[in-house]
Amino acid sequence: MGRGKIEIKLIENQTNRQVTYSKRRNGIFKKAQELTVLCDAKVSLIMLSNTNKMHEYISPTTTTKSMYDDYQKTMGIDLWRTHEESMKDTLWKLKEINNKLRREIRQRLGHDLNGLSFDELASLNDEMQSSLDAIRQRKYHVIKTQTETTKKKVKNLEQRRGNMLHGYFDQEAAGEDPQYGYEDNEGDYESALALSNGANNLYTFHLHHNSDHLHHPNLHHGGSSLGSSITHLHDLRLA
Amino acid sequence: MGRGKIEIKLIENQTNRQVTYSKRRNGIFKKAQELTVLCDAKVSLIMLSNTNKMHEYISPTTTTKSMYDDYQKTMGIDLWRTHEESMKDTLWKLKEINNKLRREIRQRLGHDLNGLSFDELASLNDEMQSSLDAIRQRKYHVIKTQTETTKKKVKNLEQRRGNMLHGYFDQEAAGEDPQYGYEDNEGDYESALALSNGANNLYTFHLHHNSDHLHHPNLHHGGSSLGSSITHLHDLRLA
DNA sequence: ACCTATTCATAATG
DNA sequence: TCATTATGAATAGGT
Repeated sequence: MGRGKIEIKLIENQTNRQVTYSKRRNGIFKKAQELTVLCDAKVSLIMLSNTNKMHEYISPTTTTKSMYDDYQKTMGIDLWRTHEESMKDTLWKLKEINNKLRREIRQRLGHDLNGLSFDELASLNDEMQSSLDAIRQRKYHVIKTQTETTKKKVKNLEQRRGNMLHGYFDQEAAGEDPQYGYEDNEGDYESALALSNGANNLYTFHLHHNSDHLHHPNLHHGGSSLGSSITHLHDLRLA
Repeated sequence: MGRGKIEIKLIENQTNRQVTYSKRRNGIFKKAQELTVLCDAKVSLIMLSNTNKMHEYISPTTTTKSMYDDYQKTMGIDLWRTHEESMKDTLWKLKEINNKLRREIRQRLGHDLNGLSFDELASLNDEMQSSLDAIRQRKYHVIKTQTETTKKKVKNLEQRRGNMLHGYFDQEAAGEDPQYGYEDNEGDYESALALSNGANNLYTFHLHHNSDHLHHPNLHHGGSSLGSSITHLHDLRLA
């Protein structure tokens, strides 16, 4: 089709080759388009010229990605389909783990206890009791350390003030402010503790519906789950 | 090019459409092949018929995967790269959430308390105390219910036995087994509780190194995390 | 599946 | 790169 028959072999002349490429490329595209319309087919056509220019045709009823996904599905089990699948699996497992962790926390908050047997409840009880002891101990340690640090600071400041007074007003300093002197305040942290107990809501937990925006394409799972959050770990769930 | 001109619109007749698809498909394949030879081009051509049959042409000098990889590289940063990337992001977020949930649990177990301020410790303490109350209450409820159920069953059996004795040995039954009669055992669950406290390890938590087999390709994160598991939720981490 | 009249793509040329 | 046109390839419809 043309002024003469041509042999199907590489066109040596660079220019002719380029021209032929252009013409025939458009011809193929046109035919691809006609095919999609006439036969309700889907075509994905990618062409790369010898000058590394790329052109593509894709049927309007689909996308290149979709075509390629179909291709992979059809043409063998995998390629890197497997990779994506295993990623989905991992994702799904992580979601399940998350739910279980949340359930565990909820139980530690005293909710959702209905599913637990007496023995389980008793163990949980014991364990929480000893955990509570550890936390209480730590709390006392912190306030004690803090109190002692404050006391030291005060003592230090007092000493410096005393030195100043001593240096500048040798006589007058003698009878001043005995309450800033050394004094055993060992019990202080108890009252500090009482004050701060219930003073803040850092550990307030909120209950939410799990809106579950993250769907697994194959395995759907119903049910809602509740999440808990510490203020400094705001909203652990995915939005 | 045929016995008559045809309009480019869907061929309604199913058979004709199928025939035309076949003919034109081969025509396009032939032209694709000619193009690769004449112009030293690379072509990837995937076609999906109306009836979901797939056919492809690929230039002998390349592969379909390679063509689509090139396509992606050329046609912008992404395509379904975005899909994979967003999946990775999601995966990464889920991992972080997991770690935070585990940290929360560890703190509720009395570990890893060093990062918490006194106020946080105090709140945690309070909260756990009230959770513990709830659990204890539930525990008592369970054992109480259980005890009462048992008692009712015993009573029921006794009654039936009594009826039997009454029916068959009218006289002899009179002085038998007074300890199975009505009797207030309200305190029983206290001792049952004492017995079962510490009797099992259902709520024993184990500490593990997070072997972290799940890697994020781009964002690596160091550090190990500890996991806790309830026996009926064995090994929440990914292996 | 084959045939063939006809249409269409395109090689060569300007 | 664009337009023209002679040529032959592709194919619609019929068998």
